[in-house]
Amino acid sequence: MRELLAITKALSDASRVRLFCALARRGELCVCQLQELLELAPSTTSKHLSLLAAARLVEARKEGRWVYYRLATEAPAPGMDGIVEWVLEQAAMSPVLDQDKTRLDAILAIPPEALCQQQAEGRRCCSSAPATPAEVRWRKDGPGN
Amino acid sequence: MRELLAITKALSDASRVRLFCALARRGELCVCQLQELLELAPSTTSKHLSLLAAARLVEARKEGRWVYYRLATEAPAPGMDGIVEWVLEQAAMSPVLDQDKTRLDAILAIPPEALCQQQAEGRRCCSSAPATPAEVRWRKDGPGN
DNA sequence: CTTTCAATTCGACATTTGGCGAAATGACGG
DNA sequence: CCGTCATTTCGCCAAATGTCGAATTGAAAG
Repeated sequence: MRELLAITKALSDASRVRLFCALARRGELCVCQLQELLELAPSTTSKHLSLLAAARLVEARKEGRWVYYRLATEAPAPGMDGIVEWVLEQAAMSPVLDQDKTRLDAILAIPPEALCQQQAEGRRCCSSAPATPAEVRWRKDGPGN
Repeated sequence: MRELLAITKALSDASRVRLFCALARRGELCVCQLQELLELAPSTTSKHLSLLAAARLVEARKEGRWVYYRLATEAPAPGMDGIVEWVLEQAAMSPVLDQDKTRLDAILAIPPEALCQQQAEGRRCCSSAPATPAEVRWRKDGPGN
């Protein structure tokens, strides 16, 4: 019961569902990228991710100063394999989550270092400007590889 | 998204999961029986059931003064057929929900009319007394048929 | 028509939860 | 070692939620 409630509670908030879907679609993302997606304070984003991790829905991987989150490699509880599919299936019909898809493209087009810097300064880098999905050329050392 | 959150919120509370499992296992139950199961105030029980109904997880059927709840006849949202199975699978490993199984036997052994009357008087009829599962002989006119 | 009674709705209250900013953590670069 | 910087933890506040008892609803019985 504890595990079941941890999972349902984790998925009973819009922000956390958005995080979960983003990770389900893009595989692995940095906290700063997820924070930019939600347009929430870093501390809030972090708390949401902790809740998802506590429910064993996602896992964290630390690399230098950055932390990457991805979907848990094994089901959060026995018999719950299908959970990713049905959340994504519902997500497919949601305007909010659909927007997130293109929004994430915009965020991923920015070199994460620049993203963090912009966040440190004025906040909010790509509020709703779709921007060119562009080629991803930040495959050097910053978050993203 | 709205539907998804309605469903996950509905299943993110222990009392509501217990209600859901009871209905999944016994098919159709009267509010007074469910109230006795949870050992909560009638108003609280009713509110929980409304939330489950709003998420389209359960349906109500009115018969005279009594209201019966059962699992929704169709999936609460497209692509969510498996939800009953995985909640029950988790439930199978929960001490609380396992207790509820035998507790429900005790409650069903009481003629619902007597149950309501006892609730109106002193409260709480079969707190934790398992009682003999007994034959169900109240198949006359009260709730239960 | 009035009473009775299961269920629901309403109003109040305590707890939980989502949100933020500030401070702490911990890794890297000088 | 010391500063920088991404992330987390810690207080704090506002909003949402679970719970109850009291009042309301609506169907059956007198």
